[in-house]
Amino acid sequence: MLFQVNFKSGKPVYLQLVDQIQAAAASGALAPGEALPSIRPLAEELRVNRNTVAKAYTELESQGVIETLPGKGCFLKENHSPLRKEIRRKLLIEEIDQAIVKAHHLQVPGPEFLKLVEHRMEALEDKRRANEIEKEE
Amino acid sequence: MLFQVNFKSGKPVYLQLVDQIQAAAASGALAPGEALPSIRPLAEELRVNRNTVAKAYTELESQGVIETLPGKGCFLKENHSPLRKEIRRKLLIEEIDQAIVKAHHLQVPGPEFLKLVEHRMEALEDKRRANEIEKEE
DNA sequence: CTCTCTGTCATAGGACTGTATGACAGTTGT
DNA sequence: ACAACTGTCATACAGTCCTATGACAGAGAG
Repeated sequence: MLFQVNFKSGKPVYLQLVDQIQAAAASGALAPGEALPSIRPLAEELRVNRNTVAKAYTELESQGVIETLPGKGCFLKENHSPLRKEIRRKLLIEEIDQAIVKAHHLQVPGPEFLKLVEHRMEALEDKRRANEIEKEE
Repeated sequence: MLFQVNFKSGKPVYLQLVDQIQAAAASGALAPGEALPSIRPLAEELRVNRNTVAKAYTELESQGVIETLPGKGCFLKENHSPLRKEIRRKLLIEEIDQAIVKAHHLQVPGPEFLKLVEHRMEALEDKRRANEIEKEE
């Protein structure tokens, strides 16, 4: 498992970790029941404070993604699989609702909003592909 | 023109004002060239500091929504109408992109994302209607 | 000019947030 | 029991954000 953080991104380091671990859990790169890297070694490897990693793990536990046994370590929740989809939905719905509320405030009609969403999905997908190609060079 | 702020909402007061004025401008409740309430009286009416209103106006000016003439007052930009739609798009796209990026991080496939968006639009619309009815009682 | 209106800037207080340090408690293997 | 590992908590420091206060400068009416 390889994580990495970016200090200059403006986004808090502990949240970067949360995102990456969420993604790893969602994609199956981390198996249910599997142990996560323990706090101190991971912190050292990332050149980050122990408590920064600890905060990320705390956040993940409150989200029900991992389970932490003091003295033993942190593990991906066993029965995480059936909940996984629901958790992703919940996280995503928060973002989606924000966008819809904004559209309402700006008096953008529903159909136009939907069209805009589809348009941006294509645009971002193209951008992502361009980045992939760039990486290969 | 009636604005109102909520101190307990967690959202900064000056941003609440920005949203409300953006909405008023987008809906045409504020006509192009029309003067906005001047800072001090509005601040007094809202029981808010002068500089809080000033900060909202500064933000709106940097977004190109209003024009401020020191010593005279603040006005909705004259040639704002043709740009209005573009500005709304830009503001909305920021929110939409965040949601799409989140979906990608959570490995939610495009079609499912779109379905979720449609579902939430209905849900929020229902909620809005319920609030309307509640208000009428 | 003077008075009063307009917005602006410098500054500071208070709250919150992200990170860092040290001492602590539970678990495991020797 | 001891040592080496695990996560946890209290605390503190720094930076940022929002708001507040006071002094300032331009515009227009008298």
